[in-house]
Amino acid sequence: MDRTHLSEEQLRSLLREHGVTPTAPRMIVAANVLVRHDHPTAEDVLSQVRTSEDTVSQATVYNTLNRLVEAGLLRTLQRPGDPVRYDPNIAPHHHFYDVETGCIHDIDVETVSVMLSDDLRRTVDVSRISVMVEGRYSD
Amino acid sequence: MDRTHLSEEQLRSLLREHGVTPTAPRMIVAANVLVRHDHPTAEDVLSQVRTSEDTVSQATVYNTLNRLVEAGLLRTLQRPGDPVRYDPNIAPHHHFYDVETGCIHDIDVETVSVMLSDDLRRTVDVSRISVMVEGRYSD
DNA sequence: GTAGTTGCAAAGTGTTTGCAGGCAG
DNA sequence: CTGCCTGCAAACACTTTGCAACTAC
Repeated sequence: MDRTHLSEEQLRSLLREHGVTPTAPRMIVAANVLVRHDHPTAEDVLSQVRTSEDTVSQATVYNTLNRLVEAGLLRTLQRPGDPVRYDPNIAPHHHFYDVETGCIHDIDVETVSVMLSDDLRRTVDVSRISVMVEGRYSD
Repeated sequence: MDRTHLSEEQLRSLLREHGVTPTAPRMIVAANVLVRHDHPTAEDVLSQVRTSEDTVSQATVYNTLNRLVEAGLLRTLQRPGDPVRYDPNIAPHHHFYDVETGCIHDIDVETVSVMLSDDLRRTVDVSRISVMVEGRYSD
């Protein structure tokens, strides 16, 4: 689900396929957020967007991000006390929180195996499992 | 780590042991939050506290909750867009988010087994792993 | 026209803080 | 006294919203 090399065409189709009319401001926001490999806040996206020649208002950045979440093109993530972060990786994966830098990195889904007890699996219909690993790089 | 039946004495000692001077307002907040099995917001605690005869100000509720977190007597938890929730269960455990009610329930640590790849275990010092299971009760 | 979109500014929500007064040792 | 604690109200950070103007069909 790497979107690093999306052309404008492809981005436009992607939005349309997900029911989001690709207006100019939305294209700018989408181009800035969907292509990332980190987990930017709305503020991060906003300041990134301001570097483009045709800028986008704060309201539209927030509205577009919410729209992309509803459309299933982004996920949200929030650590207590922090602002919401947007995760352009919508494939199943987990997260590593680096306590030294405060950064969150993706962890491949095969890197972590999760097993639920038979009892839990009997009583609930699981729709998602997300794992947050916290720690520091040991070097 | 069930604190449902803590006496006032015991609560007082618990705070002192954790470096929190047990003042009257703090005792009220602590008695309301440490005894729970759910994951109240500051607002939840505040309204609960208001039912006691000697009430506590909003500022003191927030300050005390933060103090209890620093002291290691509470943990925090936040779902994107929601206010921070306080978790009085400081033993290792996981969480189940019931998408139908919006409630978060504790999952016993033995109910979920998590294994990290050798590669990950070599590169990071893991200090905590938290699992969020999302779904609905299947009945 | 009609329906959807934008930007501005104002409002809203959740949380923290400055400060004057109070209390315990 | 001294240092910590409290409550009030103001400030703050983040996010949403009301609305008038605009755009595409």
